This record gives sequence, C-alpha cells and structure tokens, in this order.
Amino acid sequence: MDEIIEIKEEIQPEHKHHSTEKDILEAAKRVFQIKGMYGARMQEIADEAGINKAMLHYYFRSKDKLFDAVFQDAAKNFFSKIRELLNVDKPLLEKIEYFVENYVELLMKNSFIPAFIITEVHQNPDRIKNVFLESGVNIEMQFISDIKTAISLGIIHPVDPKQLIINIIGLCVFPVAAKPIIKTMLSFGDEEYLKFLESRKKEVSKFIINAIKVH
Amino acid sequence: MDEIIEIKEEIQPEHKHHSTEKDILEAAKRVFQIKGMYGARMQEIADEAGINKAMLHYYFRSKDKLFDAVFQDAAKNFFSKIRELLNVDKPLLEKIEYFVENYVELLMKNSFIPAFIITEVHQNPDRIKNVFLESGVNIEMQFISDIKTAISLGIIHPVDPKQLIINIIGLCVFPVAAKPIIKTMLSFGDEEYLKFLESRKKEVSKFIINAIKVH
DNA sequence: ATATACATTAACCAATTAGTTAGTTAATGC
DNA sequence: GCATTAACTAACTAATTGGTTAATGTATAT
Repeated sequence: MDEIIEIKEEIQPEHKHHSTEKDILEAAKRVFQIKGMYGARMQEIADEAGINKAMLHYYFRSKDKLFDAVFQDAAKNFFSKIRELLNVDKPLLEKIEYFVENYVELLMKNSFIPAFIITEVHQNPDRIKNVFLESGVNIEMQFISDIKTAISLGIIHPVDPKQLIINIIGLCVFPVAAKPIIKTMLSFGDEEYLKFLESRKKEVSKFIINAIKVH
Repeated sequence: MDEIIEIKEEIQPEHKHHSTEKDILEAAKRVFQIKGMYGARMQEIADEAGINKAMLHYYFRSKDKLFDAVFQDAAKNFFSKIRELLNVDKPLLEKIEYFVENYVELLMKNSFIPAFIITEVHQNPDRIKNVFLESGVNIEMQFISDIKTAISLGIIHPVDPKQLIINIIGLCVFPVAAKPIIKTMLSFGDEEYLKFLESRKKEVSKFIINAIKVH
C-alpha cells in the first residue's frame, strides 16, 4: 500500500511571496522610526514595501496594531540587549567596560531606536508597559547585587545602584538620542560625530570607573 | 514723486488688549509638547486656549508656523539656560556642581521639554539649526577653555572637553527625557521618581567630579 | 456719529487619511 | 476537472484635517 512513501518533502511550503508580512514589518519599521506614529502614512509604508496599501490591513488590522508590532519588537530588542550585556559573568569593572563598548557599538548600528522609543513612550507612556510585562523579570537584579557586593568588598565607593545604572545607560544612550542636537552644538560633521561616538566606547567606561573605583 | 516718504513707522508696540496671542502660544505649547507636531490637532489647541480655531490662523498663518514658534521658544530657552549656567564665574569644579544642581532643578520643572526637543529634532533635524544660528556664538567656548585650563593646572585628569560636556549634560537630561522608561524599569511611582531626580542634584556632580578630579 | 482698523466667529471647503469592499488571481486539495 | 482558500488589487468611503471666507463685533480717533 504505502510502502512507497511519498517523500514529497514539504520541507519548503515556499508559498510564492512568503515574505510579504516581513516586508511590511521592515518597511513599517523604517518609516515609523523616522516619522513616528502620527507622522507616518500607511500609503508611504505600502510604497516602501512595494505592495498595495490594503495588504497592510490584511496582515495587521490597523495602523495602531502595525505600529505596535514595530514598537514592541524594537523595544524588546533594545531592553533585552541591555539585560544580556549586563548579565555576562565578569567582575563588575570589567562588566562595565564590556557593557559600554558593546552597547555603544549596538547603538551606532541602530541610531534611530533611542529617539524613536523616547518619542513614542513620551507621547503614550502605556506602550512601554507591555514590553516589560512580557520580558518578565525585574531587569537588573543581578547587576544591582554585583554593585552591592563590590561596595561591601571596598572595590568601589558607596553609590545608589539605581543611580549608577541610569548613569551608565544614559552616558551611552544620550549622545545617540540627541544626535542632531550634538552635531549642531559641537559643529560636528557626520564623520566627526562617528569618531566622537567611537571614542566613547573607551572614554565612557574610563569615566565611570574613575568615578566609582576605590584607588 | 517720492518726496513724501511714508515714515509710517510700523513700530506697533504689541497687540495692546487681551493677550490672545499669548494664550494661543501657551495652549499650543501644552498640546505640542505632549502630542508632537503631527499628533497635535489645531482644534485641540483652540479648545485649550478657549478661542475659535480661525484665530490660530489669524495670529500664526499655519500649523507649521505656530509649531515653529513654540519649538523655537522652548529650544532657545533650553539652550540659553545651559549657556547661562555654564558661564557663571566659578572655579571649574564648583561650576559643575552649580550647573548640575540648577539644571536638574530646571528640568524637573520643565520635564516635557527634553523628550519634546529630541522628538522634533529627530523627525526634522533642520529645525534645530535656526535655534543655534540666532543665539550666535559657539556654545561653550568659555567652558571648554575652563576645562583645558584645569587640565593644564593638574586639577583634573586629561579629558576631551567635548566628551565631558556631553557627559555632564547627558547625566542631567537623560533621566528626564526617558522618564516613563525609567519609572517602569526601576518600578518607581511618581514620588519615588521625584526623589530619585532630587538626589541626582548632588549625586551627579559627585559622580562627575570623582571621575575627573586629580586626588 | 461715523469711519477705520483690528479682533472674532460660524460655516464652509478642499485635501488627505485610515480603513473597506468587491472582485481577481493563483495555488492546493479532492 | 472543480471547489476552496489564501494572497492580492483598484476603487471607493466616511471621517478628519488644516485652512479659508464672509460677516459681525468692538474699540478708537476724528
């Protein structure tokens, strides 16, 4: 009967243009991240994706749902990366060096994300809640206890761990979030600005460690 | 022909009576700063000001011009305050303490401004240029030479003055710009968040001075 | 009082927008 | 073959938006 098994190998369902949904998401990402929820136009996203506008509503029911998909994805990525970098197994001071170097690098490659997230969370603070709800745990518990330990061992001066975390993140994120302002304020061209960020990979961790280390 | 030159002196000293124009500007400020250029509605601004929508176009010709008036005002205020605080006559380390304390205080009272400026400059980088064009001078020349002097006197370690300025400003601005994110990340209620900012008035300058001072 | 210039309003308009619909095409299953 | 479903499109709609207009009020100076 069925000795001969149809090895039809549906390995690749490979429906024709299976990438439409992904195309939409990536087009939407590009448009939303620059123009924001209200500045973006569904037609522009459709054009960017090279498809009919009705497809946006076919795959995602509304502008808000499409936007939320883009936002959640960007935000989760952004924050899970912070957690990942802060949870490597290193002594505190090395961990800080490691974090700054890699996080600035990541930010340079995704330079729209910080201003995008700040914008949308400022205009609709509720949107951030889902991001942290799903990711579950209270973010930097591990890192906070690293700091407390280092303090009690006399490696660093006493500091409020939460203040320190915000200092570290802020020193990395701010110059990217405020890119056009900094370029204008300091009369930087594109190249100078990039060099400026590049040096921060080392400078910022030196700055932080100087500030907290017991000599 | 033109012997009689019309010296009509359009020195019109302000619109004398009721401050409709100012009412509009303040209502527009409130709405734009929360919802942004594209999220704001002219009708909402009119309602907020308690006047007819046509008056918005009577005093400011278009939404863009009204927005620009609001933005320029906010941004000029914001940046001239930085300059003012950085130009007091104090030794560098005291100046940093003075700046941080007063700037954080100012930011707490105007907590929407940072995210507002970051948003609009991100979405339309050109808008920032006029702000600096009019204010003229290259911002912190004085402060930069303060830093250079302090380095050559051996008061602080060698640092790139521009990096230091961005560090100082970023440490003050970031926690305000990212307010809803930080509140969620660190599980802060309104009160705890305010306390958190309040302690930064002292903590941030200690942090900075520790980082740069030669002991 | 009356002419004049400014201030204000309600009603309207043209353009744009997110979202819908009804129908077409193409692949899959029987 | 034929039916069913998913993927896709062009054209449309209902609502909203920034902006205009024409008429009216109001104060001031002559």
